[in-house]
Order: sequence, then C-alpha cells, then structure tokens
Amino acid sequence: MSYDAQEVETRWQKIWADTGAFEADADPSKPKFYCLEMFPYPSGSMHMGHVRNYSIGDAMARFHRLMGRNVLYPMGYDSFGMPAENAAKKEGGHPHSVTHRNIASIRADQERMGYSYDWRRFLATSDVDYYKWNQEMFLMLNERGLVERRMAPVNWCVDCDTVLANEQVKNNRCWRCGLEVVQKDMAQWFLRMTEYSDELLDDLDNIAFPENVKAMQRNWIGRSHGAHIDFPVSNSKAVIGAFTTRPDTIFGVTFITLSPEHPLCGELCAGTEWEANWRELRDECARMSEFERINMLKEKKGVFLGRHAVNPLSGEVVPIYAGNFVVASYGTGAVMAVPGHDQRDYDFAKRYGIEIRRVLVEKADDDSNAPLNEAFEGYGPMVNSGCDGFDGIAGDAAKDAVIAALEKTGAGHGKVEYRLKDWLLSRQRFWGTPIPMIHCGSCGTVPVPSADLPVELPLDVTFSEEQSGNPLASHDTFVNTPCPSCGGAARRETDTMDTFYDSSWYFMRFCDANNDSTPFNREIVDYWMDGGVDLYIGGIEHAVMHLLYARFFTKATRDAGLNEIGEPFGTLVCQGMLNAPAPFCTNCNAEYHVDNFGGDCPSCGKPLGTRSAKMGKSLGNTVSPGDMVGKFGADTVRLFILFGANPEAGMDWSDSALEANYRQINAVIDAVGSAQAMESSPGIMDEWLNARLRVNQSIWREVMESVSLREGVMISHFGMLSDWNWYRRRGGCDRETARAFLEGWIPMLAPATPHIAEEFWHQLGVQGLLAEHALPDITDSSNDAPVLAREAYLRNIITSARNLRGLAERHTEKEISQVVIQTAPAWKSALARDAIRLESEGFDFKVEGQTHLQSLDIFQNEALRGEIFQTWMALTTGSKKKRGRIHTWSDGERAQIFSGIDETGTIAANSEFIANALEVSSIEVYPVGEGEDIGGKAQVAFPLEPGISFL
RNA sequence: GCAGGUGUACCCGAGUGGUCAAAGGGGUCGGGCUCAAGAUCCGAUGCAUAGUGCUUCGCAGGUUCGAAUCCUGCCACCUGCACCA
Repeated sequence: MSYDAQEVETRWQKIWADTGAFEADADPSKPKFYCLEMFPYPSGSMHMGHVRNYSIGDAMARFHRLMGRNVLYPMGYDSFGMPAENAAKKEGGHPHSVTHRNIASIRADQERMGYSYDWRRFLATSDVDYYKWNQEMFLMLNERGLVERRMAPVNWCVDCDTVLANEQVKNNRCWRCGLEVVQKDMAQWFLRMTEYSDELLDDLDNIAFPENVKAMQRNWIGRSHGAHIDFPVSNSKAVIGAFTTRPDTIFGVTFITLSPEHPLCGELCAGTEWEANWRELRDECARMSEFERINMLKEKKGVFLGRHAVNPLSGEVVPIYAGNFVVASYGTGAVMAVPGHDQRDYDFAKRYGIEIRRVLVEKADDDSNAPLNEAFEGYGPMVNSGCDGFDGIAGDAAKDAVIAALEKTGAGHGKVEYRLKDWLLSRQRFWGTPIPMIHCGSCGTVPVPSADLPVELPLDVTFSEEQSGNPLASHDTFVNTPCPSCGGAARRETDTMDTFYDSSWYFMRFCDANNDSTPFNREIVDYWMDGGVDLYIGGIEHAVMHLLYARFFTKATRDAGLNEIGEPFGTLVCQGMLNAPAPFCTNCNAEYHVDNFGGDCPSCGKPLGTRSAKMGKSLGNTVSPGDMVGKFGADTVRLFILFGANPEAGMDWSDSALEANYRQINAVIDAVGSAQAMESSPGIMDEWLNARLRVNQSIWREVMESVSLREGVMISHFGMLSDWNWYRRRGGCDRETARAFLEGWIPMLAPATPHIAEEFWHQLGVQGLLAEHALPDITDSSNDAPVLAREAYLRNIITSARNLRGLAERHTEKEISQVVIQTAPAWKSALARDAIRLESEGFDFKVEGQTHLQSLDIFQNEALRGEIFQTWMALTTGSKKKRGRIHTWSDGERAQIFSGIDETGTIAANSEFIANALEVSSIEVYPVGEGEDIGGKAQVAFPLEPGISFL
C-alpha cells in the first residue's frame, strides 16, 4: 500500500493547529516538562541540521505529552544580527523586512515537518516587544553595578565592522566570518560576568551537561589559585605586581619578565640605551598576526630593560626583562621567572645566560644542588631558600608558608586569577538592541529612564552597499535627544547589544511570552524553569558562548529577584554533526566540492575517493529538507533522522537509508492495515502478542526517558513490527488482540512519525487526538516470562535446525525431506531441575557438586555415568568459555524446565509450522529412547535443546 | 603540550565481566509471492563443522575460572584550549 504523505501530513497539521493541541499553560497541579531547542537565526530556509535538532526535540516533547506531562515546547527566532543587515544593504531594503520574510519562510518549513510547537509563544528578538525587555533588564543590570563602560583593548573584525567578545574569537579569527581580528583601543560597554566566575565554575559540577561542554567551560573560566607578589624596582618607587601559581618557587626567581605592552616597560627604560630594543619588541608584538605569532612564539625572545627588582622575601636583586611570551591581559602582565621550575623560563634563561637555580627537589633526600637539565615543574620539598623556615616543606604547605610570609610583610597575598573576562557587550552595528544610554556633555553617561523605553530602532533608514559604519550614528533624530537628567542637548549611544544578549534569557521569556508589563512573571517562570529547562538541544558550537552567557544571565536575574532558579538548563544534549559524502583525496587529506565527484584531485591529480564530511555549503554536500519532504513526506525524514543515530552521535546522510525508512513506514502501514482487518479467532498466540507488547512498552518508556531515541525507534518502528509479523506467521488472527495491540503500538509511533500515528489513531476510532492523549500506566508484565519462553523455544529450535540443515545437506545425496527430533531424556530434565533447585538455594557447585551428583540414584547406572557427568557439568559449572546452563537460562526457561515442559508435545503441536520453516515435508518427534536413535543424536539432546537429524 | 572524546564485521552503528560470533539498519546474496517489475514476507551474510570448535571488537601486555567490556602502556583519529605565569 502506498499513502499520500502530503495529504495525510498537512491534514493533521491543520487539525492540530486548529484545535490548539500543543498549547500549554502553567499549571502547578501537573508535572511539567520544558523541551527547548536552541532557537534559530532565521536565514531563509530550514536546513538539515535544523531538521535534526527539531526532530529530536519534537519526538521528546510528544513523548512527554504521552507520559501525561504538561509540556512547554516553544519556538522563536534569534533574529537580530548581521546577515539581515548585510542582506538589506544588498537589496536596498531594511533588515526588519528581510528578517520577517525569512521568518515566514523558515516557520513554514517547520510547520510542514509537523513540529508540535505552541506557536502562541512565538517571538522574534528583533521585534520591539522583545528587545524593549532587553533594555529594561539592561537598566536593571546597570543598577546592580554589572554594567560598565571602559576603555579597553578590544577585538575588532574589519569585515563585520564591529568589536567582538572574547568568546567570539576563535584562533584569533571572528567566529562568524573567519577573518582575523585586530586589536583596537575603544570605549566599550561591558557586563561584569567575572563577578560570577566562581559560581559559573563551581555549579558545573551539578548540572547535566555533556563532559566536553563542561570541560570547555572550565577551561574557558580558567580559575587558578596562587599569589600576587610585589617586586619593588630598585632605585625607584615603582612596584611590579606579578601573579604566580607557584609561590613555593619564589626563591628560584632569577629575573622578572614583563609583557612588552606593560606600562612600566617604557617608564623603566625611558631615555636609556635599552629603550630602542624594547620599542622594537613591543612594536613587533603589536603587529604580529596570528600565524606569525605561533611561529615566533616557538622562539622565546626578550630584551633587558636595564633595571632590577627586589625579591621581597630574599631581598635578592634580579634583572627585569620584557618578553614576547608574556600576555598583557592575563594576571598583571608580569611574571616572576623561575627557570629551575618552569620550562618556559628555563628556555629563556638559557638563551640569555641567566642563572638557573634549584629550589625544589623531587624527593626529600635528593641532592639539593643537583644540576637541572630541564625545568622540574612538579612539586617537591623546598631547598636553597636562603631564609629560615622553608626548606623541607612541599606542595600546598610550601605555597601557604610563602603566602603567609608575604602577607606578613605586606609584599603579597594569596590570589585567585581567572581567564574569564567581562562580557564585551557593545557592537557597532545597526541590527541589534540599542543600548539605552545617553551621553550628556554636562551629566556624563546617563541611563534612559525606564519610562522612556523602548529606545526603538528607526525604520526610516535606507541601507546600501556603499555605506559603511553604523547607520544609527548618522541618524539625527535617533541620536539627538535631551539629557534625561539636565534636559540639555545630548546624544544617544549608537552601539547596539551583542545578539548573544538576546538569547541569554529567551528561555524565560518563552514561559510568559505575551506578558506586556514585565519581561516575565516570576511565578510562571519558576514553574516552567524549575530544575532548568528539562531538555535543551542544540549544537556544541555554543559551548562557551551562548551557554555561558545564559548561565550568567540566569544567575544575575536570580539575584535581582526575577526568578529563583540559578541554572537555566537541566539536561543538555548537543546533537551530533550531520555528514554527507564528499569527494576526498587521501593523498592530500583534503575534501572537495561535490562538483569534483568522479574526477581527479585538483591539487595532486590523483583520482578522488569519497569520504563523509560535515554537510555544508562550502562542499555542496547538502540535502534540502524541502525536497526530501516533498518526495517521502515529513514522517519518513523524521524517522530517518532519529533512526540514523542517537542524538549526540554524528550521522551520515544516506539516500538508500532514507528510502529504506520509507519502506519501513509502508511496512508499518501495511501491518496496521492487516491488524484492522482481523477476523475474530482467538488462539494461542494472542497471549504471546500481549506479552510482547508489555515488554516493548516498558523498555520503550525507559529508553525514551533517557533520550535514547534510536533505541526507542528501534522498538516502536522495527521491533513491534517484527512481533506483529511473527504473530501472524504463527497463525495469530484475533480482532480483539489486534486492537489491543494497536492501541498500545500506535502511540509509540507518534514521537517519531506523528502524522501516520494520528491517522491510525483516527482509523481506530478512538475519541480525541493522539497528540493530546496521555498513556495509562503500564500493565504488569511479571507473568509474561513463560509465554515468551514458549515462543523463544520454538524459534531456537528452528534456528538451530536451520543451521544444521546446511550441514546435513553436505552429508546426504538425497533431497532432505524429513526431520527427526529427539527431546532430552527424562533423567536429563530431572538433573536440570535438580540443578536449578540447588542453585536457587545457594548451593556451591564447585565444592559440593560432584559429591551431590554421586549421591543420586541415577548415577548408579554405569552405562550412563559418563553422559551423566557431562550433562551435570554442562548444567552447573560449564566449560572454560561457556557458563553452566543454570546461569544462562532466562527466568522463563528456568520456569519451563522446572515445571516440566512437555517438549515433545510442544514440538508435535507445532510440527506443521516447524516443517514449513525448515522446508521439510514431515517431522517426527519423541523423547530419547522412545524411538530409534537417528544419527546418534540422543547424546546431544539437552533440556530445551533437542537432538535434531535430517533425513 | 593540556583537556574531553572516539576506535566493534563490507558500511553505519548497539553493546550492564559470563546468556557474545556480538542487537538493529544499510548493502549484498538466496528464497516465497507475482505473467513480470516494484512493494512486502522469509532466510543467509568471519572460518570450520551433522550441533558443542577456531579466530575476531585499534595494537601490546595485565587482572580474572572467564574480557569487546576492568587495569597499564602505545598507536590513530576527532573536538576544544594553548608560552595563562
């Protein structure tokens, strides 16, 4: 049977929308589930990466609705940002219209996929009814002292014409366009995220983020414990403050290194013979590109500044250098150099002939004067301190002792340093939230009063490719405004906010998206956000950007009393990459555009092979979701995506796999059709099918709860189908049973393939929509083992007989036509029962097994003694590779044996079926000894594993 | 260099110390159905073998009665950070 996916899917989509099936409101009497995907930037149409993201989310949202939870599942658009501004320039329009055109397009794509969003909560961050709350909260942050405007060296992207935050610079390149960033000194707006450094770091221990995301955030925050030490400059009032994580090596300091940009450098060497060298080094570092820097930094280079500093503990005088490897922005931009115990300083000291001194040994009794061939960077007892009270102590105790000594003399103190910087918020672009600040010549910088919000982006701006800079700056009516404080002429801030600000709280806005008096109602947010968003799905690329900003924002708003939760996301799932084949040259280890398929490598000329590579425009190995939906329907695409790989794993696009999933959908449709057309004829298989349903249901629920969607789909779309097929093959044909099976099965189909599931539900004639249906509690399946074991017994016999048939064919000239099955003799079954019983009583077979066996009556039968012994061992201890059967039998099998299953009778009752499966015309079955021992198989016969011979 | 991760059959991918020659899918091969094709259904897919045997889960060792699973070392690949003091 084929079905019209387009008709079925769009019909149900309309019904779901018309009935408001997915609309959810806060209701403290119900358990909630907040399912959220990282909302998209609306860039025209939806791509396969989106499809994967949302198909995972939608399946989970639908699953949790089935489980009776109140599910919040919203969708909106992160619609501020440069692409719309650039597009507007290109076409001479306004970013606002570009954005809304794109939103309409991507939303239509999403709707066609059947995603179950509560569209009442739609939001676009570039709409003033969203970004006015950005401004409102900015004022709140400002009042709480978390906003700061300061002059700072910042990362500037020439291409994007704006500054970037630290998090947005990857390998010295802009995260968006890939162009190298340059350093500029500018007055900029910052959010003081570093106020939350410790909390951001420590809370990572308690949230369910993937390990790699946590590692990246820890790395990014980069907390290190150490000491701040002041080194006075000889013959000067100047003091060099240095941060070190190794105060225990302070007596090994033989020089001080400043970053070339350090303000003291110029001061120290001004007017001396050393000044020229320093200027040269400083200028060299300033113009270094990333590429050059990596190359140059292999070479540690420095210049002496002509002055000396005093070690505050030892009083020793050491030279001061400027070094190219010292980073100005970390710590104080000054390093106390300990060449004996820091490899970098060691290399530097070697090069410039500076003393290398050992002040730590590895073990207590090591020679304290042993020469160092490389820096010893580990911890060990202090030596050669030159001061009393330090030699011999090691590690943290040593650090603490040095810090205590420093604090006593006021020369330093314990200090924690972070790599994390404050969040540089301002952008010199138009398409973002205007920063609600006003610059007044007499009052300084004044916040826009809350009552005057929003500061709206003007719509009467024309964009063209010729213009550069921020159009806001030249928009007179925007810029010129009276000062809210003195009423005099003033100018508006024309910088706008980083778009990551928008996404730092949208998950809270979604909870109460239509609130027009506050950003959101606290109670509503506390309901939906309790424990964080229950499932947050998105790409790993935001590990240290969005995910860190959002965590900061949630904590800051919590402290402002806007919400009570401190962490925004409970479980985070980062979906894996979507790959597709691309031409690949093994020789050059390079991938090429799909246009090169079948050709030769453009660089080395060798024939190109194929490799799976991340789907993307640059390789052209993309697949259009729209095309696939048009061809196979949304359900097939969704099934393919979910079945292709578990959410976190990478997955490969495959046309043949997609088609296979389409066939699977058709098979399911056929099966459901056959189930609906059943006669009423109860039989032995009904009980089995019911049992299988119960087993599958409980596993399914378990794996779905843990977001193992692939396993879930395997059960719902593959396992259930094969069970149904087996039922029918075995003669199952009962209307009542089939209906019960469908009532259990169809809801399981809904998370991945909601449209066909809803269609089936409708065909069943159940009241109400499946989309709104909640599943009843699971029925008890504790008594299902025997009936499942019975079927498993037959399947095992058929499987092993099939294998044997192949062998048998080689040993006989004639066509095989008959099977003789000899079931285990009564004494073997009796032994098996005995072993099972003893095992349940905790009997120790290793110690007492043989004695027990010899005490049995049957053991007196000398003719059988060898076989009895073998059987006993196979039952109890097993062999080196195989455990005894009493350990490997399932509960059902044990029950079968213990209750004395009539193997002969079972096989005889199903002989026709077995004969068909084995393609033989007749089956003979009897217990060993009650007929001829055909082929000597009596010996092989074992409980549940009869001897089988082909004739 | 540091951190996180990965390595399973032709391919993709499951895999709690024993029920693992290893789920499921793709592909391939064979069969049933069909006038035929497609769809669907059934079966096979490491080697050997009239059944309990051998070899295999990146490589090499080890722990264990028993290892794909635990430990150690190494190799390869991916991701992130990187003279961060």
